[in-house]
Amino acid sequence: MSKRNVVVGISWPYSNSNLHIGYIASSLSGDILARYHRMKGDDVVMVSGTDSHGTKMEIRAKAEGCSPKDIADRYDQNFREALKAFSFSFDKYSITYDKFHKEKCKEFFIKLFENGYIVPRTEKRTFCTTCNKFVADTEIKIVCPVCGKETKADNCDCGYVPVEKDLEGATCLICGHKTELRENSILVFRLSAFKKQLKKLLDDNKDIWRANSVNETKKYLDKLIDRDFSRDLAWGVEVPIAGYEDKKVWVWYEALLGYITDTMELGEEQGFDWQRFWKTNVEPDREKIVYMCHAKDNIMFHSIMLPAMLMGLKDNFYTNIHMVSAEYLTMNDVKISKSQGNGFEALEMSKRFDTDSLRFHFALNGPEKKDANFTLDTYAVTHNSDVVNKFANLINRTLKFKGLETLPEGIVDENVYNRVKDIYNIVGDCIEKTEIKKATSEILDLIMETNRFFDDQKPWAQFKEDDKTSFNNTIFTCAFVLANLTNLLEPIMPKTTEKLRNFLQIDSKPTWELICVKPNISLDKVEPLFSRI
RNA sequence: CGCGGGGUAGAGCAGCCCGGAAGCUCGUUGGGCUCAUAACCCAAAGGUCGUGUGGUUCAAAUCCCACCCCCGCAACCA
Repeated sequence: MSKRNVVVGISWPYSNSNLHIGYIASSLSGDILARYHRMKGDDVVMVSGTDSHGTKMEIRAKAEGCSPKDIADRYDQNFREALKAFSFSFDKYSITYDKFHKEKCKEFFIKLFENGYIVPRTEKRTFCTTCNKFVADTEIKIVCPVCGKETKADNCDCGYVPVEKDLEGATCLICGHKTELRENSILVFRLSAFKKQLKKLLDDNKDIWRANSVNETKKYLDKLIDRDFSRDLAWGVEVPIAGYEDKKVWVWYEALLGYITDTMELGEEQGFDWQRFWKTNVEPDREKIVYMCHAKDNIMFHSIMLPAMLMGLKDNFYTNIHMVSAEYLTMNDVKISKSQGNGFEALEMSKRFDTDSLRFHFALNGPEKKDANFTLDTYAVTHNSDVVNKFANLINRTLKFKGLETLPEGIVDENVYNRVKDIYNIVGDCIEKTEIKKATSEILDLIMETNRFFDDQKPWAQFKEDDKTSFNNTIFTCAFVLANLTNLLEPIMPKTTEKLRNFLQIDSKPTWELICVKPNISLDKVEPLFSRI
């Protein structure tokens, strides 16, 4: 198969709290896709970064008496450590206050303005006369006209979403004084202009998108409205249009373009043309894939906003985004003890448990099509039963067979051989359809089948009966499966497969194709890979 | 009547698009094995598939309708 140009974009975590294990669960599919495509020989860029701007950052900085950047840096460090601990194989992980990113975002903004897709408009906005500035809905409180309770103005717990007239006479949360509605100059992105193109995009892709993406996108397409791309903030990417110098761009505008700016910067660093991955007219004969991995609350931004922005640039951008939208990882047990701080921060989890085994758990039990509840008990079951008892035990009973010092030479069982040969396509198809859960389950099936094969052959009896040939064939066949598991499991459990490759003295890089195992290698390095919890 | 995802043995899930004898893992019970981290293998028990004495059909977990519950969205939180 010919090489493909693959972008894996993972949603940008927001820098106002430590990275949560749920982020790992919903983003893992991205790392699996990237690793798989690299093994297939495709050119891959896997990108993301820390989303560091926005209203919340300013509010927090004020509350904590530091700069928004201080807060961003604090969490950015946490994100990087956690993502590294979980073996996320980013080609580029940046941060949105980075100069390169800001400059490119401004260039794109000007382009959209020149193309007539960003236009000036005047609208009434909440103005605090005491603070002397326009304030965001989340910075003011109102009395909800539906339930009668006091609430922040962006939305009420009762479900009501306030409209403009409800904001009349709202109270500023910063200074406590009344606000008023004032005319404000804003810059609007004409999202509604892309309705037809976005509908076609959905039509073209609805068979491979997950159901939640398709339906959620449909909902917005029916009534697309233009969006305010400017914000009255001090912290962010400056609006590069004359007359709007005191404003910043909407965080989503620039965070979404981060996928592009990351690729551009990576291209400069590594000396390749970033357009290979994003432009239809560059390497047009190569298939392109752009995966966007995120949780369900992010759907419309990736399926509508980003493609619309790329279309608006009118520069041959590839917009056939492959939506990989996860549901939510919930933690019922955790909500109870949240006030005491819970142990479900990603970095903390990485220190308490084996990260490969957690990756395996999320690949098998993650929120792929519906919310998944995470508890330590259910994780312990996956770890002890699937990872240790089934997989690690297969390694040990094969490679640490009593008295075995070197791997005997034998003939691989024909049925096992064919099964292993076929499973590459089966698992590969699942991964390319972003059915990670099914892919993982297929691999687990192979492991269980191999344990069954082992039992059926009874190598302990073959060994005693001095049926050396049969014994050698049995062990060699199982070792052959293990060797191929170092490939098949590489996208899911990269640290473990590296250790197993080491045991089997496999020197070549992992590839998505059948490999053989070397006979007569020493087995004295083999040791247990996991401990039970 | 706002929109979307979900509700399947004690637990966690698959099956639903495209209707055709309810599957998988864990747990439980019984048996086997002794290579392996008390791991592995075989077998059994366990479900009116959220509710409906609702519709379509020869046939419904699957299609249609009504209702209930959990989660998300609802465009200035990101």
